[in-house]
Amino acid sequence: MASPSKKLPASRRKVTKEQRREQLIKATIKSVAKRGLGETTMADVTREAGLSIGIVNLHFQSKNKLLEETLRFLSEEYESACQAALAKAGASAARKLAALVDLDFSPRVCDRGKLAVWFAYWGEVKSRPVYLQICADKDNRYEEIVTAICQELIDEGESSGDSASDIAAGLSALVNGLWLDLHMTPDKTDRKTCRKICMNYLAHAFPGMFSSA
Amino acid sequence: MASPSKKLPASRRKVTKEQRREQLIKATIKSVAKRGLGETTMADVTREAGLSIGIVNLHFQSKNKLLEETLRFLSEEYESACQAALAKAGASAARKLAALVDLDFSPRVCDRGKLAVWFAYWGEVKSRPVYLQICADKDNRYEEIVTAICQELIDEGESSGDSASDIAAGLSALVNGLWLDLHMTPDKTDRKTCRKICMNYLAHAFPGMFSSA
Amino acid sequence: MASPSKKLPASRRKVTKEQRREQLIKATIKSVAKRGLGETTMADVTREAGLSIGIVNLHFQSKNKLLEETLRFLSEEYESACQAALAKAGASAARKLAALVDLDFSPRVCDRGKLAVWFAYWGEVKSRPVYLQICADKDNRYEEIVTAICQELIDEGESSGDSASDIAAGLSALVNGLWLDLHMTPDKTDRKTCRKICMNYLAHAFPGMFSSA
Amino acid sequence: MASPSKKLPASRRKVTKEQRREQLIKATIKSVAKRGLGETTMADVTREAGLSIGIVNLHFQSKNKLLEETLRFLSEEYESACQAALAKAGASAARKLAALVDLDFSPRVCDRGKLAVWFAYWGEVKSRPVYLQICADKDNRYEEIVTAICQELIDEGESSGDSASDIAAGLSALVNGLWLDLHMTPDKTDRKTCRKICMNYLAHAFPGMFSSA
DNA sequence: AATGAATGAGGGTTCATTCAT
DNA sequence: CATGAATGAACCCTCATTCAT
Repeated sequence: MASPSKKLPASRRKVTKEQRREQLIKATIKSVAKRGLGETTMADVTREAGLSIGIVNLHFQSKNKLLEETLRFLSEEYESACQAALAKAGASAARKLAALVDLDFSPRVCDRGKLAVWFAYWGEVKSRPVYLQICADKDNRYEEIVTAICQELIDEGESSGDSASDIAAGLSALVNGLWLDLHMTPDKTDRKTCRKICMNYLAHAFPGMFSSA
Repeated sequence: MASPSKKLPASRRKVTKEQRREQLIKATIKSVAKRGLGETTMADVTREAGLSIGIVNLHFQSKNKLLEETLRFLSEEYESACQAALAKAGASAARKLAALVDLDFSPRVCDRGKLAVWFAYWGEVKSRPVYLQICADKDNRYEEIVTAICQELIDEGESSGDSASDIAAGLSALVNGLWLDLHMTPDKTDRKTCRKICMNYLAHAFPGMFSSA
Repeated sequence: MASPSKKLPASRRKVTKEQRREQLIKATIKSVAKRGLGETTMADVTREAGLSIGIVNLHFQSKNKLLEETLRFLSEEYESACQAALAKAGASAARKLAALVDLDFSPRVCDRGKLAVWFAYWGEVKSRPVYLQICADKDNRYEEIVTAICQELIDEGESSGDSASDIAAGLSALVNGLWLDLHMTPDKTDRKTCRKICMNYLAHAFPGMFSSA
Repeated sequence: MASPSKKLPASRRKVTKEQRREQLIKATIKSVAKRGLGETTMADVTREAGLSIGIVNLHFQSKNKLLEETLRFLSEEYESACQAALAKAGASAARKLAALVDLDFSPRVCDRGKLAVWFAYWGEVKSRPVYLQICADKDNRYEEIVTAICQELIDEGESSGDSASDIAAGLSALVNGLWLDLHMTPDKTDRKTCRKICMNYLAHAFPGMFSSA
């Protein structure tokens, strides 16, 4: 039988269930960024959140579920940011692509911690089908959107001749590859250069539509 | 009377120390590909190698060392392949770049297992400085080579105007990003398309020097 | 304007303290029957009772106390049933014994669930002196009663020669042993046969006083 | 990653695998006798055995498996003892039954610890089908043997009229019920009396064949 | 050089208990 | 009275490491 607890905690019932979940997910992100997926323990996460160890099982059923929900959270957060960026960009296809590139290298989206977390999950997609599913779904939606915008541009005028889907796949790959550089050699790589490389790519793919800035 | 042969030597000393190390490293690669870095146990590795669990400590000092040596092995293997590809490509800068792209999407280099291993390690570089060092060193050497070749091409004739280092960084990122696609959605992505996207990229970066095939 | 009733009282204070206790005890019995003593959690019990988890501490001080009270309840319930059966049996000693045997194999007393609970507690008497006390007290009272009735029968007429206390101990053991059969192999054992075996035993112990029906 | 161990143990590789298993099973019996099934922890068992905690997983896969194997061990031990007793008893059916009764109340078979363990398992058969299986199998074999012997006696001469199977079931129940008495009130009950009660039972079931000693 | 039984720190998880609401 | 979110000790289990053979 489990023994009783003695100390009274600081934060009893001050927040909603949903807020607790998010608190734990954010603590997970921090911890994974710091220690990696495999080295992150429940104790790390709950300490980071300033809560007790038992809380994870209360809000998520297990460590795996927490990790899964964290990835889902990250994925949804990214997609929301995309939607917001697209909405703000207006109707111009060129502007929309530029907005996405800007977003991808904005501090909010690609700080060192977040990138580390993404790569941590990507490193496990082969052995964890759930991660794969979540990541692949997100990627598919992203590429659909980008492909559609590229098609708009192609329809608008002369293009380089590459197909919309190839251009989109290339752009997406370029972003992810540059993220890897930022992840691995943050001192050698800067976000501005990354953005420039992407814009160059777009400028070549859609000659005359982007100024190589 | 009993025969004097107490124990038959079995498989004692049939291989050199170096061969054993490689045997274990290859087993590690297989296991990491299958299970991921965090889920791979020493028992997995030694079972995969058909050896006993005690052997790892004999040839490597610890699991961490084995994992580190495995990454080093992978890195060196890749660089050797690059050198070989470059040697075979001859003196033409354009041919050398094409050879590298070909290599990157050749079955030998980018089968599902190997990619999974690379991403597994990349997922841990933030929390394991040793991995970061090995990966960053390899990347730096690679980008230096590619940048030099790009510079050759720029010197040879008219270019798109982008700097050699940007083009090289872009190509490297493109390859890695496409690897991510192959890693995550191997059914949606094929190596041929990846190669084409890279060649398109090069064709735009060095107009007139590459045929968009 | 908002109505003054802020919160409707729901099921507040619809039952007495005593009724709540019994509600919880009955839920405990059900849960122990289903899951065993060790696997029964407070959550199981309160869910079974349709109440919140905090309620146990309110009415019992702890899980152990609840378990103890449950055993006491069971014990008292059994003894009440005995008294009732004896009262209904009238003055005849033979009839009284038969009534006890009937009771012991009546559906009310020996359904699968109840038996499982008894055996669950018996399995822990060695490590829980409180359980032992409660069970032993009940057994002692039972054997005193049965011994007295057996003595009546011996005094009434010719007996087999065995002492009243031995016959009583034997009957009690026989009943408990047959309960074990019903507990373990309910498909192979039926209550009717159990009753017959007991009546045979009595018929032999008091020849001529019981018909072997 | 697990950390290394520092202390060197006393007993490295001094016994066979089978001996270790038995050592652990015996430690389990002791611990269950002392603490009960639910309160017995792996730490208890291994401490009792003078070994480390990890050893259980090495020889059994889990606590449940260990507990299961322990029950199996107990069951087989009992059946072996029965066979031995029967063999020593010779051809006489009456002697064989007496030998079984003697065995059941011999110190080797019914010491307090062993009884506690049996009851601990019986208390869980409802919630652990494996336990039920093992116990039921043992009981079935036992009753078959006893029924056969009873039939021999009936065939040999005049009986009380009860069927062999009823007599066997009664004897078995009597023994188990008396074990319960010994389990619960070892101070009030002695093995000699138990044996006498059983022999009385047999004497009545087979009049003239047993002397009520 | 090679084996694998043994170790034990450390992990995830469970659950009786507490207490603000 | 009643609730159920929160706590944390204690459990079972894993697995890198050790070392007698």
